Formats: sequence, C-alpha cells, structure tokens
Amino acid sequence: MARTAGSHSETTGPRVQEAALRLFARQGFAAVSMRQIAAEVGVQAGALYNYTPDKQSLLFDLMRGHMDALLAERAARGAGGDAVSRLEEFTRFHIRFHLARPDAVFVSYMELRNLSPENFAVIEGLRRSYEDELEGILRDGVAAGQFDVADTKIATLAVIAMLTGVTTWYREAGRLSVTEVETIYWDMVRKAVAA
Amino acid sequence: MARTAGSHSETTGPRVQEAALRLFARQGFAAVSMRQIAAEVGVQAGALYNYTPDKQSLLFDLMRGHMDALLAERAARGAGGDAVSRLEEFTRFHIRFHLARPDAVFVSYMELRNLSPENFAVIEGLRRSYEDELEGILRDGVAAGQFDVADTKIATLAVIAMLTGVTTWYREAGRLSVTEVETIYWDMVRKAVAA
DNA sequence: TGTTTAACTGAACATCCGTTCAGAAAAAAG
DNA sequence: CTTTTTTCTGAACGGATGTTCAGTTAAACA
Repeated sequence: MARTAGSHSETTGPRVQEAALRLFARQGFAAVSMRQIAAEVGVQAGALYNYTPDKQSLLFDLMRGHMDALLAERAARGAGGDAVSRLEEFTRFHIRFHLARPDAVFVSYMELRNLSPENFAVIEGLRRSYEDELEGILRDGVAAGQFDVADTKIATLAVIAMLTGVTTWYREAGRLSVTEVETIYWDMVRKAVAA
Repeated sequence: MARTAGSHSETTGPRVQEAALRLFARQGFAAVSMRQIAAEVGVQAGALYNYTPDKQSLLFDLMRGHMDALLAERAARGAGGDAVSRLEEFTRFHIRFHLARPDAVFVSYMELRNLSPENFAVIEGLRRSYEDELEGILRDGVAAGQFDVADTKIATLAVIAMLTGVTTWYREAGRLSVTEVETIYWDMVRKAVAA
C-alpha cells in the first residue's frame, strides 16, 4: 500500500519542517531519528527524502529560515530616530520576535555545533550582521554622548545574551504580557548603557 | 590481551570524566558514543562500566559536580557588606568561575534536556538555589533604596543570562584579561539595577 | 476514458549504538 | 614465590541509525 488518501506534496513539505523543528527543539538534533520525524508526519521514513536531501539539510534549512526571517523583519522596521529610540525599538523587537518562536530560537542557539563547517559559516554570517546592527546603534549613541559603554562589541553581546535569555523562562500562561516583559527589559538595557 | 602495562583505576576514573566532558561539550551528549569516550581514554568501551553504571550517570555526575563546585566556591566567599558590594562580588565571581571551566558550563546549560526527569530535578534545584542568592542581593538593595528593578526575579535571570553569555565569546588568547572583562560587565550590571 | 506523473510504502543496506560478560593479565597481598 | 583481587579485553547481544530504491497507488492530465 502506498500513498494513502489525502496526501499531498504541498501539505507534507511544511509538515516535515514543523515536525523536525518541534522534535529538534525538544530532544536535540542528534537524538531525533528520521523515523521519528516521519511518524510525527504520518509517513514512512523514506518519504522524507522527497523534501530534504538529508538530515543535515533539514537542520540547516530550519536555521537559515529563522535567521532570514529575523533579518527580514528587522529590515522592514524603519530605523529612524536617535540612538536611544532605535535601541528601544531593537530591544522590543528582539524580545517580541524571539518569544513568538521559542522552538526556532532554541534550535538555532543549541544546534550550531551540529552544522557542517560550511553551513555553520553561513549561519554565523547572518548572526553577525544582526549583531552588527545593534553595535551600530551603540556606537552612534556613544558618539552622540547618549551612551557610555567601555566596549561596544562586548556591550552588544551582553545585551543580546540578556534579551535572548527571556526565552528560557517566559511562558504565555504566565503573569506578564509580552509588552510588559519588553518594558522591564528595556528599562534594564537603557540604564546599562546610559551615559 | 587484557590490562596493558601502566593502567590504574586511580588515573582511569578521572580520565573518563575528562574525556566525557570534553566530548560532550564539543559534540553534544547524544552525538558522543561510549566507544568514542573509551578511545579518548585509550581503553575498550566495556572498561568504562567500571567507572559509571551507564551513559546517563556520566552526564549527571558531570553536571552535579559542576553545580556542587559552583555552590561550594560561592559559599566559601564571605558575603559581607551592603547590597552593592555583594552584587559586585557576585558578578566578578560568576564571570571568573564560568570562564575557568568553559566545557562544564557548556554541558550544564545545553544538556539539561538529556537528563532523566529525576536527575533534571536535582540539577534544577541546585541552579535555583544559586539564583536565589542573587535575587536576595537584589531584594536587599531594593529595600535599602540602592537598586531599582521592576521585578527582582526577572532581573536575576536577566543578569545571569548576560553574565553567562561571556563564555560564548571570551578566548584566553584575546585582548582582554578576565579582570578587565569582570570590570566591563560589572559596570553594566551596576547601572542596569541602579536606583 | 486511459495515460502519465508525483507521492509514498516497505524492505533492505551496512553500520553503529549502549550494555553485558567470560576470560585474560597485571598488580597487590600473603 | 603463590594466591587473590582489580582492571581490562574482545566478542557478542538485540536493536536503532541514515539512506536507497524497486514497486505500488492516487492524483493530474489528455
């Protein structure tokens, strides 16, 4: 028996990606088998190879998709105003974006070492360009006398680490809304780099 | 042929732990095989079971050892002074301790999901008690009017995330000494929670 | 309608996995 | 020296792994 009723390429493809993302986030890339992903989709393992050349590409495509979405949404926001308002925009955007896709964030931060060297270089480059935007804001603020940080590169990484950490504890059912969380973190970021 | 010359329990035991820690940090728990660890030690896979009941215990023992060392060294420091000086001590200690054991930090933060539920609960409890100490400092500072944070629990997690993030970029061969890094982070932490 | 095409099955491939254990050999004890 | 004990080997266990592929079936097309 092959190809049971109601199966279509257009729905199976995305479902493979969704199942892989969810499983990779919960168990880790190396601990998830192709048969497990296939079972989640409701298909035999061999059928997955209609949608991905191999397991490694499945991971890479998820990560690149996440980074592309991050940079695309970021580029869509207007970057006007002075350094302080741009930093607030960046802070709120980062929290909102990351809290909306906890699985993709988890996979993108935890599975870097499971990428092949070439794939790793691609993801690393995308991440770098995101960090560079924040560092540019900090540098502008320092030049304008609005910020005071000893080292803009370190401050960039410190701020991003602090903001991304929100994904480890935030739960939708919790007592705080995303906007409230944004405001609490913005308060700390603003003071941390203030002149 | 068995038991080649120069093999001793006293040296093999620690060597198993060291090899496991290094490999888990570089490849991840699930991606490392017992045969790989054994090869690193220079022994056959079966011999590992003289030193650990199973692979899961190997991971758990590494994590518990790390957390025990963290709490023990923390307890050894005198916790005198006002909230500001205690926070500075905590900040500098956290950075120094974590930069000294990058592999253990990496494993302890990345492999939590590979612990059995019971083992996870143990590690989580230890981590919680470490976080509680920082939250206590923040609460005291708020009560004394020295700090101003909207939510001490969130501020605790934000500060720890920021500080632990240092392990992702710091390299011993880099341009900054550990003490310089401590000072840069302390400057940001101090301002972030300041009244 | 019949024919083509895309999607999927089910079995197979070689290889690796964690773990066990009888037996061998070196070190320690007497 | 001989005996005991500890440490390790080497083979084996059942099962899981990623990936391939000939064959089957449902959908799309003519």
